[in-house]
Amino acid sequence: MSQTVSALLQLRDLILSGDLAPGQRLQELAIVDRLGVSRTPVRAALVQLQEEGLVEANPSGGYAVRAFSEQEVNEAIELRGVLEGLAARLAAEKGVEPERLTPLKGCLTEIDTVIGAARLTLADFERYVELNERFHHALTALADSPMLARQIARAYALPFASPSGFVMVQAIQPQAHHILTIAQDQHRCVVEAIENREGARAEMIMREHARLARRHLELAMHDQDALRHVRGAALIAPRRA
Amino acid sequence: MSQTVSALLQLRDLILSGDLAPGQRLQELAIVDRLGVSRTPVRAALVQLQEEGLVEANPSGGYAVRAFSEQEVNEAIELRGVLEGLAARLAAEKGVEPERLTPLKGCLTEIDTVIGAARLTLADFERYVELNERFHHALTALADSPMLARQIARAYALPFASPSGFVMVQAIQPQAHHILTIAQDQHRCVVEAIENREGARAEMIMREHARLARRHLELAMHDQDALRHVRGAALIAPRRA
DNA sequence: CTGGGATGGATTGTATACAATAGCTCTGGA
DNA sequence: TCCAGAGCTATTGTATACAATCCATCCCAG
Repeated sequence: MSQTVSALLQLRDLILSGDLAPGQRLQELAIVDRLGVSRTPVRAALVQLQEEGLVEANPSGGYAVRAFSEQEVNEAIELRGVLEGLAARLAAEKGVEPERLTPLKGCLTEIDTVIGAARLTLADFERYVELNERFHHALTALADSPMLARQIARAYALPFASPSGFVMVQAIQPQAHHILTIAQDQHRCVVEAIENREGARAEMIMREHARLARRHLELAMHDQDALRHVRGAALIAPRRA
Repeated sequence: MSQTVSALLQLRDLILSGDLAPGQRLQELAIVDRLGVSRTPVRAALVQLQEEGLVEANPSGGYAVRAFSEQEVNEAIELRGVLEGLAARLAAEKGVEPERLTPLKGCLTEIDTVIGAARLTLADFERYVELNERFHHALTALADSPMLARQIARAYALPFASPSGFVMVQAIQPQAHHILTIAQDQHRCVVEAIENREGARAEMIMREHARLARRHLELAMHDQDALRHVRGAALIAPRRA
């Protein structure tokens, strides 16, 4: 693995974990000391993080950790929903061979098994997150559009905008089962819509699916404990009281 | 202006003008000779161009100019329409103060004047492009979402996906007046929709508006002469006969 | 004659030295 | 006491030297 990639991964992790606070200036030499690579790959990583949106360039040079308002998080989620909606619609409109839907249906079955349990363990939630991400990636791939896939991947770069961003919040909240059941039904419906070439329906379902995450955000903003389970939550500015 | 920015602008220009052919490997030292800046800013510029999508990284190191299939261009335009549609919908749903619509209406009036002429000169088309871009930027700004604005700016980075990408094609085609009239009507309708807080309508108009560009692409792909007026057309792979 | 491996050149990846600049502090004057 | 300016320091921007790696060519063996 190259030093640049190493620096990128480590820096991203430091930012998302909250070790580097929002607004904090990122001094190159300090990062060099911390990561043990030279300035060149650190700078390269910073440029990429800026593109990802986790870091912003100071007009007079240097970078700072980006802070996100609650509204921006909402917009990021809405944007993700719109892009996934586009992918679902494109897939439905052009039609996909039945065998390409098999892996998606496999995800559905496995998720059924996970959320079928009477009481969900933390491991169950982690398994759900894994399956959920597999489902969303497979869905994106159905559109056969590398350009769109890339744009969606960019949206996922903000972890609180990604499909599983707020799932772990539910692990400590009573409505958990409820919400996962609803999400899973949307998964099932969107596959059906694509199968039947119902483009507009597929698009709307994915948009609504993303709005589940907005509801989670709303719940989590009232619950500091829940927010701790959300990767990157440290970047979200707390509500003004 | 920094060396990095200078390198970025020059390289982007070389790629879009076709001086660097699609698929061509970009050797850093060759670029250094050509641009007169050292490798460091050249490398920084290449990373940014990769994010813009004009250049792709070779798995074993180095970069090459990206080539686009006609289908990818279509997808890029569709994507732009979806994003602008989202911006228009958000603006309509939250409502915008009447005075913020004034600059947009100003654009409408000016465009009316330009396309009102019996016969359009090349200067008229250039003026149209300028006003059209002003209109689209102002519309994007109405959504009050820097996150979305940035995503739309990224879509515009591929010039053939930007709102004025194919306008100049019309300068040498007979349907010109026709198409500009239609586009301008869509401009007018979307402002009206936002004014009336008709979110769904505003969104659909912007999507359809983008599809005008897809039609232009279709026309231009048959006409090498027309393609020469499209910035970045050199990156579009010609149709297989 | 063909295939595989080794060697050399070309090219990218990394580190670091140097230059430029921005921001801060300290001093002097009003 | 407060403001302005100059100088210094800390930090980023740039160039370049060095290391690693990849690719191509050539030679030798089967």
